[in-house]
Amino acid sequence: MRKETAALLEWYDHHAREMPWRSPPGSRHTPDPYRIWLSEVMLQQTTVAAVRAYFDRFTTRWPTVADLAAAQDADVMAEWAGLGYYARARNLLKCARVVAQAGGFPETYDGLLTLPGVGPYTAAAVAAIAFDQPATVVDGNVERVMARLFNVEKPLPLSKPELTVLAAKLTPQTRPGDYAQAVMDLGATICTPRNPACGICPLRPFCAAQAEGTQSTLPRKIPKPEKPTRTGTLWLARHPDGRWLTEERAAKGLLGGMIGFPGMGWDSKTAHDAPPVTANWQDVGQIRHTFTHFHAALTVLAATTSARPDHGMFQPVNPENLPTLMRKAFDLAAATLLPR
DNA sequence: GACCCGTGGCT
DNA sequence: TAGCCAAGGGT
Repeated sequence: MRKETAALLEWYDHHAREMPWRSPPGSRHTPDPYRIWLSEVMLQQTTVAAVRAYFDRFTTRWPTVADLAAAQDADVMAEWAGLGYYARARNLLKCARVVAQAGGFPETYDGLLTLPGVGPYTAAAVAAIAFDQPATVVDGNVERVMARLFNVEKPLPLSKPELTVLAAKLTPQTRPGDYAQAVMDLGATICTPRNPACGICPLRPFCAAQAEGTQSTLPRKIPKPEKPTRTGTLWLARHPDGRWLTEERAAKGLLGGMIGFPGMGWDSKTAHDAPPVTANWQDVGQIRHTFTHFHAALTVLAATTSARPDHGMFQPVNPENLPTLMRKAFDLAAATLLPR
């Protein structure tokens, strides 16, 4: 085992953060692969703080992968609402059904990689953490730690292959799961993107960037293109009986599979060219929301009507089950149509 | 490889 | 406040 790896594991033994899905360092108990997989999917591009409540709700409602596999699609999408990247929820269900049918999770990196929604990172994480295999985990934290430890000045994503090789060299044959979590904890708490806490870092004696004084400039990244702003309209029609005019969005693409309100202009794939129902539409204000690759600035039109809609269905709406953009529009319309 | 896909916290 | 960032994956 390399000295960097040993130092990292020694640090982790005393500084591991507690998480609902995590076994304590060196634990003899084998972690539940279902809980590890579920947490890793939720943690894709998502912070630990945001995941905790969702993880608790999912595991309470669906304690095993078989329970999840038997769930209704709409229930899982509703439970995922607000967490973002909704393709994860669709793939989560697909994966649960494959695994339940097979009688359990594959225990190898290659086997895990075949599952829906499981890519190189998640396959390695589950293999290492749940099955104690020496798979190399490479996420944003690991990229940052390796770039600094070895003073890699080539920018991401060009440097990703090189960083992956370096990370593999540090992966031990024993305790690979603890090692994977240790690097990620280090990246999350000490080797942070800005203002890294080099003074208390267990890898400081080995860190090339620290020696060169370049740690705050690494990892370098190729600049991202600017986000355009898309403008458009959302129509929120409330039936006198309290239901709202909603439509289930297309399974793929933006907010795929989620409940939404009819709109125009901003979302080319599901755009309409006229209001979904005849009504006395009232401009109740604007909402702004930023997605991965564009800003949305939308005018919200609201009305109460019992006319028959051209598309969509009047349905009961629980705002907690809406994606955030739609919830913003709902809150605005409800404040006007249902003043308290 | 390029592009698509959410959200909330932090600075 | 506007941008950056997070335990990425699919197409």
